[in-house]
Amino acid sequence: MNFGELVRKSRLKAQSEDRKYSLRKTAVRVGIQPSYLSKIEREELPPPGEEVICKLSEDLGLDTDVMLAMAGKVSTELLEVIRSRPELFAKLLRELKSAPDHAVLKLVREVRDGEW
Amino acid sequence: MNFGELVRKSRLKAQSEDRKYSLRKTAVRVGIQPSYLSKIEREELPPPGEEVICKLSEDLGLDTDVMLAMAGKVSTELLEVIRSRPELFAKLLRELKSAPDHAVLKLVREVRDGEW
DNA sequence: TATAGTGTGTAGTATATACTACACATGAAT
DNA sequence: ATTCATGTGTAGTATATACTACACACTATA
Repeated sequence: MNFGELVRKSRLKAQSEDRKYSLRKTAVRVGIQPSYLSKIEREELPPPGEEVICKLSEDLGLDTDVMLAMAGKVSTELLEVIRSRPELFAKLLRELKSAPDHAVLKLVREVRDGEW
Repeated sequence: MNFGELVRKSRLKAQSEDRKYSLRKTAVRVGIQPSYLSKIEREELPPPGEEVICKLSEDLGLDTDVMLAMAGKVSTELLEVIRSRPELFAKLLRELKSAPDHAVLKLVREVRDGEW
């Protein structure tokens, strides 16, 4: 499943229950031209920029980080986190690159329970 | 200290001990025009692309991740890590955003000692 | 049967990114 | 005194990114 397909699929599903999810109305809410959204959904054009992806995924109730990833991007907010302490986070991410999901999740929980 | 200044400072220091670190020779090794490196060092132009930053930081013995960060970038290798599991790493990074260095380092060590 | 709404086709534009090619002036080396 | 190497100035180019504006044909609605 690519970016455009996922947007179309999600939007059509939403549209089947609420007319406000027509391509045109969705495009207007998101702040882009309908023709542009049309082309995005049919992969005639590459995914849009970060801001549009954010609005779109929020509008359709999709995970923004996942949508950005499907578009080949990473949120500038997360980039900022890395750039603020590049050595530290570069090291961590490289270590975690091949760690299984549950191991990473364990860390997330550990940090959440604030042990410092 | 900005990107250009750091490059110049490091290069001049190296040059004082080895003539091969002249602006021209360094530029040739890195594969760019001397005039371009000159402009980068004097911040007349913004930092170069990732590939040039990598070659440059290796040539000058600087940390690539730090150099990329100073250039407002993050290595595509690390981006790939995040994009491969966006929900997971987004969560982790947001949790760690305001964690102190030693707490993050503790995690790095923990992971390095492979506990999964 | 108007008209309102739907998705799509065509033909662009604006801005940023990442550089190149070559000439020039100054100082160091031979 | 000449050549050689140094850093810099000028004037561009190529490519990618992120869209807009408007017209068209078809479908559903009133």
